[in-house]
Amino acid sequence: MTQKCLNEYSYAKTDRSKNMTVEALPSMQARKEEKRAFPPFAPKNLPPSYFVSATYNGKNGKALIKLYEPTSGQIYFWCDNTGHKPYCLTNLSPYELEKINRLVHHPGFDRFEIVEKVDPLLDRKVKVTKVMAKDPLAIGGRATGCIRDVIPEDFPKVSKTPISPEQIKVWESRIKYYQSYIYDRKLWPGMIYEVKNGDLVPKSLEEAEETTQHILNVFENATSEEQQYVEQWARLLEYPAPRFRRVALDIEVHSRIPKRMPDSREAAHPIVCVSLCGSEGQKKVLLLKRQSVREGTQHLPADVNVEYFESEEKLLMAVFDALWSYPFVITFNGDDFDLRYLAHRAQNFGFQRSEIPIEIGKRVCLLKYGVHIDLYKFFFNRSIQIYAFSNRYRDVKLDDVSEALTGMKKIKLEKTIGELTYTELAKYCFKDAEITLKLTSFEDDLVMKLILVLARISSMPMEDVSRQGVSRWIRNFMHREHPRTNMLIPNAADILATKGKTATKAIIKGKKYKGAIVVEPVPGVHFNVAVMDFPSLYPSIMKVWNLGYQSIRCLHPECRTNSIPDTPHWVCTRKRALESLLIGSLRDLRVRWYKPKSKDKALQAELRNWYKVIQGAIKVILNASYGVFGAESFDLYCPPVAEATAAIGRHSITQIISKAKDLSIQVLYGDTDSVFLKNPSKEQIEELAQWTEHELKMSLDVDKVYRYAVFSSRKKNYLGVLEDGSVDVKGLTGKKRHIPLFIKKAFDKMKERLAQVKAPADFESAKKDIREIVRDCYTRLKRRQWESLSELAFNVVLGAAPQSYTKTTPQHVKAARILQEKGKEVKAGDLMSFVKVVKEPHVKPVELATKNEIDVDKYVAYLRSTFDQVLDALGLDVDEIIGLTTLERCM
DNA sequence: GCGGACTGCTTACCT
DNA sequence: ACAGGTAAGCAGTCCGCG
Repeated sequence: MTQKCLNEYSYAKTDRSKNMTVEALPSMQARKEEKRAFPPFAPKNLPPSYFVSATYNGKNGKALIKLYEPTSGQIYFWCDNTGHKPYCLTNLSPYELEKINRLVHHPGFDRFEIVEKVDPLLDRKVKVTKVMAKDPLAIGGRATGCIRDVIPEDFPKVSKTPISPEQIKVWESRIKYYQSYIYDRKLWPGMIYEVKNGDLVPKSLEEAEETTQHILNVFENATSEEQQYVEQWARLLEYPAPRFRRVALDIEVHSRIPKRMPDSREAAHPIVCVSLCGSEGQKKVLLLKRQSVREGTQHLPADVNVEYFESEEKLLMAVFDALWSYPFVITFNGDDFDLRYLAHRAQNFGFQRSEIPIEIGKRVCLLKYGVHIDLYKFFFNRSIQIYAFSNRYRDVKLDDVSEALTGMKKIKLEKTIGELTYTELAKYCFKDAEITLKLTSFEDDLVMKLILVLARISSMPMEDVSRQGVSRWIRNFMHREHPRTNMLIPNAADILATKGKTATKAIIKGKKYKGAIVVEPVPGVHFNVAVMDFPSLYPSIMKVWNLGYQSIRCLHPECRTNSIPDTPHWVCTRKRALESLLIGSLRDLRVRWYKPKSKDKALQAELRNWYKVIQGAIKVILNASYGVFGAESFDLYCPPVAEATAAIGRHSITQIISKAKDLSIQVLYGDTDSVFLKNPSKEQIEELAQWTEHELKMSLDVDKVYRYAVFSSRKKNYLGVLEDGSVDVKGLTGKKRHIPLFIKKAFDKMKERLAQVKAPADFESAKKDIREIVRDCYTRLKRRQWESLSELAFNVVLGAAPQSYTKTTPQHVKAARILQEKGKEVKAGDLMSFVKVVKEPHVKPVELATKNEIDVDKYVAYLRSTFDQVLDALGLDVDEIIGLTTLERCM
């Protein structure tokens, strides 16, 4: 694509009758030639474009789809032309509904229609009334008097026969309008469409279709029902991704009260700098001219274009030009800060609504033209953090995330924004925009592709999928399948009422049901340990056992004998559950196609990378697919499904362990879906795998082989050295991120030493070295020889605001309160760094402490317990190691 | 008044 | 706003102790 300058596109907007005009802007000349109409409706025929977003267009009362045309890098709007209307469904007849005055006289009411649907909880056809409305807010959304509330409220009053509100059902009244539009029209967000003669039609790509058919061949043994789902997923995942033309934006505000984040709803302080960093190399810094600010001596990269503005209004206009023209705008916390501030600031200046390219929501800020991705929301997502980026970043701050993922660091400021020279400010601000863009471009646009793939899987607009959690993604692809198969989307309360609660007792107080099994480890050092596990155990169980809210405790008497071990539940034998099919096919696709392809060296790097993105996205979904059924907030919440899944998991691993014993393989340890086998032969492994395949209908693979593993008697605590010398540390205190660096360093030294051990005989000299490491750490503590106090700091996250700890006052809260007294702002989520001191209350924030007040003995005790977890198994005694030193010192 | 046994709270981890 | 299970350290409580 050709280089595009920031202001290439504009829109025909109404000029404001202010003292300044749009023409006054220097970049206006370029824009005059090519003005785009706003709204940018798609022409009668539009070349292939990506469905990136959907919304409701209040102006014409229609669903609006945003299409991204990658060749021109522009967004086109397409409005529904099929007459689709917002609606809800109810079990009352039109005759009965006619009696409800507040319904039929509702200004938004349109008409009734009788439709036949399948009620998934009754498993039979039912006749329901579709109540259609002129706009989505009439169905629900307004505080009072909306259709979905009026029906159960008023009908009992007008009914001749007594009826309670509980007997009156309303379905699908809480589905967002554009989502039900997507489901009903069978549209696929993230996929490619054309506009032909004004109609939106899917674009078929030969290559992707061929691969889809090829994948289907891999699944030739699956049932035809399963194949349908495999095909649907494969097509969604095989279609290519476009290049995303985008700009990252960052603003700086000058407030007289430094330290404090300016309030983006008041927008009381001037915006002094805005940086824009585009994907095609555009680099721009917009600075506000202010009195007594010096130019400065810093220099920016030569390709950065710096522009000065006489007034903030002109600066805002220039920024808005970019927001009217870029199809994708990337921010870090733009929902709460940058875009919100820009919009409110413009309002304060008297800009008209139509001049502001930002739609201000309660929690989000969207764009009228393009798609706004707020990376803070995306990286904050726990599933993304843990499963897509394997916990590589800890704090969800621009600096932390970018350093961990891209190696780029923010510029450290020694002064406040107000004290910076123009060039210092520009350099600082531009760096943030550059980093923000980099977060979407590293590893071949990984993040953009991930969002696209998740949009396809979940049938959601890119804005929504990047902001919402995994349970919404899962809910939406499950919801999607209901209208597709003419089923009603059930209400959460009805699922709970018909399927009931759980029956097992959890080990942990306050939990709803019993979870997984953890096998008591065999303490000691073991050589040649094979770890076998079930790949995606819970999704496999859901597939093999046909689990879903519909199939669990179904109504058919003959299914009652098909019981689930260790529970009073049974599962349907007559009909496959949606969830079983959806999750099962997705799991199989990942295991049998995407995982191997993502490692296949025969593929081109680019394609292999695409497969990596896909298998990563599927992994995130699969990891949560069982848990959601046990989460009250999930719309298809069904505790017996979650309970049954866990119960079958326990049953499966228990059977494996007993089979291993039959084959005289010693099981050293196991957790949920894995067994650690001591020195098994190839034949033994093979037999166990075959038995599992045959008896449990699930695969059991060798996940890894440890040269040796070290177990203490604690569960979820071990250390294993792989054949290549890399070390797995699980659960040991030495790897926990809150412990002082001083102790962690010694632990890492020990880890390195253990990696060198190849055979049992090597342990003698390793043990000697480890004694030395521990002893050295101990004497340095005793002699107060540390590099800096921060090495001794414990780093603990404040889970809540300091005031809300009422039951106990943990040490990190004590430290937080000390800081608060000093006038420092401390919020939930902040990381507290504190050291242990002799005097009450025994803790001090690290920045306030001095060397001599450190309580060395507390640190020695910590050192002791940290090392004990490993040394215990090696036959070393920490007390003895430390004791020796004391003796030596006496001599 | 003080220390040990106990429970509960909190965080960080494992699957 | 995916789940339950485990470890560790500390805070707070109860009880015995001439």
